[in-house]
Amino acid sequence: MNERADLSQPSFSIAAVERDTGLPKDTLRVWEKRYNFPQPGRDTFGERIYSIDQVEKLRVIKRLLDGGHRPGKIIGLSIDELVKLAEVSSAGTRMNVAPDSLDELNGYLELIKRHDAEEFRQTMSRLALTMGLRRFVVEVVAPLNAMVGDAWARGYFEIFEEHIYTETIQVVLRNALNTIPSNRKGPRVLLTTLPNEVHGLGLLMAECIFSMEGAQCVSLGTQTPIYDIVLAARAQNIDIVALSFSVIQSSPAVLDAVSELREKLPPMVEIWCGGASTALRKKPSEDFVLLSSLDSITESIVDWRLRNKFKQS
Amino acid sequence: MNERADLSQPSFSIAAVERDTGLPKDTLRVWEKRYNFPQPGRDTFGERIYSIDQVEKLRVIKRLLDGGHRPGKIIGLSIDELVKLAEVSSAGTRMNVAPDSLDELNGYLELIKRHDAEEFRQTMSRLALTMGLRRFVVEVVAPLNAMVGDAWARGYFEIFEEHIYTETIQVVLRNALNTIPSNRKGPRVLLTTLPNEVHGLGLLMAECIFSMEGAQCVSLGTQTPIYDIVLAARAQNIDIVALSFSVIQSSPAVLDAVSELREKLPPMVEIWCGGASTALRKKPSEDFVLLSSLDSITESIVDWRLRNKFKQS
DNA sequence: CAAGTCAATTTGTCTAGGACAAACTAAAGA
DNA sequence: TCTTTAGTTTGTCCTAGACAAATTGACTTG
Repeated sequence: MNERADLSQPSFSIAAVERDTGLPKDTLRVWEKRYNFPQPGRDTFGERIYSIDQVEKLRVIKRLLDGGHRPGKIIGLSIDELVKLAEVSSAGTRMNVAPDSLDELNGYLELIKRHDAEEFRQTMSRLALTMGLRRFVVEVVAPLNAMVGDAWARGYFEIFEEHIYTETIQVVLRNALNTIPSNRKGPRVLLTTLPNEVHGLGLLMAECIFSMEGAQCVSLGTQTPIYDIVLAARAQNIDIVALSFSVIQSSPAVLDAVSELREKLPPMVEIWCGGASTALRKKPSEDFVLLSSLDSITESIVDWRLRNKFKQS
Repeated sequence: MNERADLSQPSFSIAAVERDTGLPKDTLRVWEKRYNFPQPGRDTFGERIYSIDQVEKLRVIKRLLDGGHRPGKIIGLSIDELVKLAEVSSAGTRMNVAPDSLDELNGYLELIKRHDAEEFRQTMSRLALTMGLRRFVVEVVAPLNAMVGDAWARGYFEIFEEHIYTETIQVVLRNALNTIPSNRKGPRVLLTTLPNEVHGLGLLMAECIFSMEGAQCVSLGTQTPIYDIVLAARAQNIDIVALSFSVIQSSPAVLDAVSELREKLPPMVEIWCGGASTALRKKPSEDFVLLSSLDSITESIVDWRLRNKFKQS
């Protein structure tokens, strides 16, 4: 609890670093031995104290790790080299955005950077209305998410700016969702994330698309244990379980969890997985339907309707 | 990742138990030595495997711990005794609800238990409209929260049912918030929780009350690092930082964190703390204003207005 | 009788070093 | 070019011990 006891020389306990970076204590200790980084100082009781620089470097490293890099290869690099690497790695994510709209998107981020939260909110609301919710989600929110993640990893965005972004988008999307009339005919879709996944924005985006395709959405929010997903699917008479994965996850853990879920779920219930995670894309699997982009939700729903005509009561 | 490999005999790794109960691995290991509970089995590799019963008992214990009980005193009790204790301890929370409305509230919970999520949502929306948002929040949502927490600790609610509850209330409250016109005159309030606190419903309830009192709310969502609260307060020109605490927190950690925040924040910016946490109520502190109930938000705002007339631009 | 002080006890979290399976890489073979 | 195999990397678990911070309870004082 004693991190940043002093603004001029903030320092972090190992627990604080775990909280702020997502790297478990055990990992931090073993890195120290193996790679000689981070080398924290010690307080009077012999306990590790990490500097703000170390924490920031760890954050960038964590992000690169999530993107598929390996610790041994990158941990020795300087912070500048890491940041450069992060830019290169993330370039792929933005590829599907037309270069001219990139300027526009950057303009929106500038609103946050200028701390004009109210203006940002209004701009987003207006866009959602003028573009239509679908295009807004696919062409604005999705790329903005990636850009915000980058900006944060590069130290251009503070955490609180990311929070304001997330909160604002959430308000706009939920507001839009409210305007979509519910429908008693479409497939019943359960939306959630697995227990390690805390990011809920992807889920909300998916819910928007699903709802517009006439699905009946039941959202459980984030972090539902596998067993509870099974229970919920039964209780809510669900046709499709939709899971969202951010970059954060290690491949095998994700695939394991999904196949475990597949095992416990009745065969009639389909599992659809989407999100930025690279793990999903490694091997095609029989266990689930891969939603490679937000657009593919639409296609998959059309497909589902064809396969399940009899259900359209 | 391998918890519950089999539905008939689910078992949990130590990491899974940490995730599901909130008790750190270190604590689990040291309890095993000190109190002989839990005594997990071992797999082929000598690693601990916890049974579902152990996990459920741990969950109830965690809840009692949060309520102020001490591990040494309760860890030896049977699950039934623990549950009884939980009922007694939580009785206080519900005291401020008239006995006849208790039946009504229980009726709402039954809707969830019957898995009639849609009906529950509509009932809540209707209540919010007919009672008015303020009374709805204070007289329905607040006690329901406590009851859901209890029901879960006692094993009457599954996790997914709690998720559905939380998600539904969130939708209703956010929807209601949208209808409140924003106001350029009231105090600027920053709402968030400290990094260990994941519960966001309390925050949303507070935001409803604040907004209805004409405050200008900026929500950062949950888990904002102290330093970022300071940055955000400066960037957003904030008058009041409002923090929400659920039961989960240990006393000194909370008070420490708040006084740290007090130190770093400009003196003009006030800190208001609310929530179920017992820690806040221990000692009166100069560092923050205690919001002992949702109602006291209103009083505190009136008070603030008197003290800051010049600001009412 | 309330309030403060001090010692004893309880409790969580840190330390150290070691182990090992699972994940990944790269070289050899089909 | 694809699969198999051996080698390396990496995260997470293990034991055992230490100790500060938090709490309790007995004692003293106003």
